[in-house]
Amino acid sequence: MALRLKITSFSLKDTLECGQFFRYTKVGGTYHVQSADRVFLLRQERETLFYEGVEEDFLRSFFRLDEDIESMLKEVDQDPTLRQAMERYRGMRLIRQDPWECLLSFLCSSAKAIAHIRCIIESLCRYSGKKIYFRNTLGYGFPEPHSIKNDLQLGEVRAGFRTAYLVQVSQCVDRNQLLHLKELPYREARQTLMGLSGVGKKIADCTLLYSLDFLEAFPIDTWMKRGLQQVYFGGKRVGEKAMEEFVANHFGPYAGYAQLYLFHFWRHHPPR
DNA sequence: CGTCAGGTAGCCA
DNA sequence: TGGCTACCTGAC
Repeated sequence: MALRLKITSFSLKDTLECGQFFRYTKVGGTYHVQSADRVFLLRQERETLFYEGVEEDFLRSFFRLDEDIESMLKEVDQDPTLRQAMERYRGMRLIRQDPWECLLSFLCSSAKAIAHIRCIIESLCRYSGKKIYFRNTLGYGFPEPHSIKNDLQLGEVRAGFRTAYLVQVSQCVDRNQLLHLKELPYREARQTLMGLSGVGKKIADCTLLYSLDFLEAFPIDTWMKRGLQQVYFGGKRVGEKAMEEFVANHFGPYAGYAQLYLFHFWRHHPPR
């Protein structure tokens, strides 16, 4: 890989592997990454990112390199648990994913372990995505809405009850509509996504945070629920509403970054 | 074999 | 709002 980029405060490993993104495989020290219809290679050595098959501008946007992450993290680092997580995974960044791929990926995620989510997404791409040749390997693009036609066709994907969600969402969403959500206030964008079949708060927030630049979105899944309850509520059961209010007040406009770090942290160091 | 996994929809108090 | 359950599938 001849092309390189100097990056300070960046961890490729944590950024790709923290669960916000699914389409990568690690071969030796190199990550084979697929996003929308791109296939490219990445490798990091200290503060240098080596890359191939993709332009620098794309990487700047994808990894949000022009964003001053240090100063955003300062906003939330009064919190001791969060500070610990940020030290442990320094350089982990939010990825700005393709909105369509992001929405459908998380639509596949309900009640599944990460390994199997990746499995489903991979077969979805293999089955309905276009072939992309890169060097001497074959990759797949993420299928466009019109390529995802019906349950029957998706049988191979083995997505279970999620199949109906994939089909219905594919029939009533187009890419421009998704991008348009960026113009709306957070609450409205979230409500709009939640109008889609199979999309509740969690998946809506994942889509808003990981692909549509809503940094105040804070996806709450079972890990987060457990962690928040344990650390901030003394282990007592908390209502959904109380938890959401706490999160908004406590973590503020960059709550999404806090979520990224806390989720990764609690996955590896489960509370309780 | 039973249970459970990064959720959601539908139904009920 | 809060609490419950079924839902496909694959892995322990």
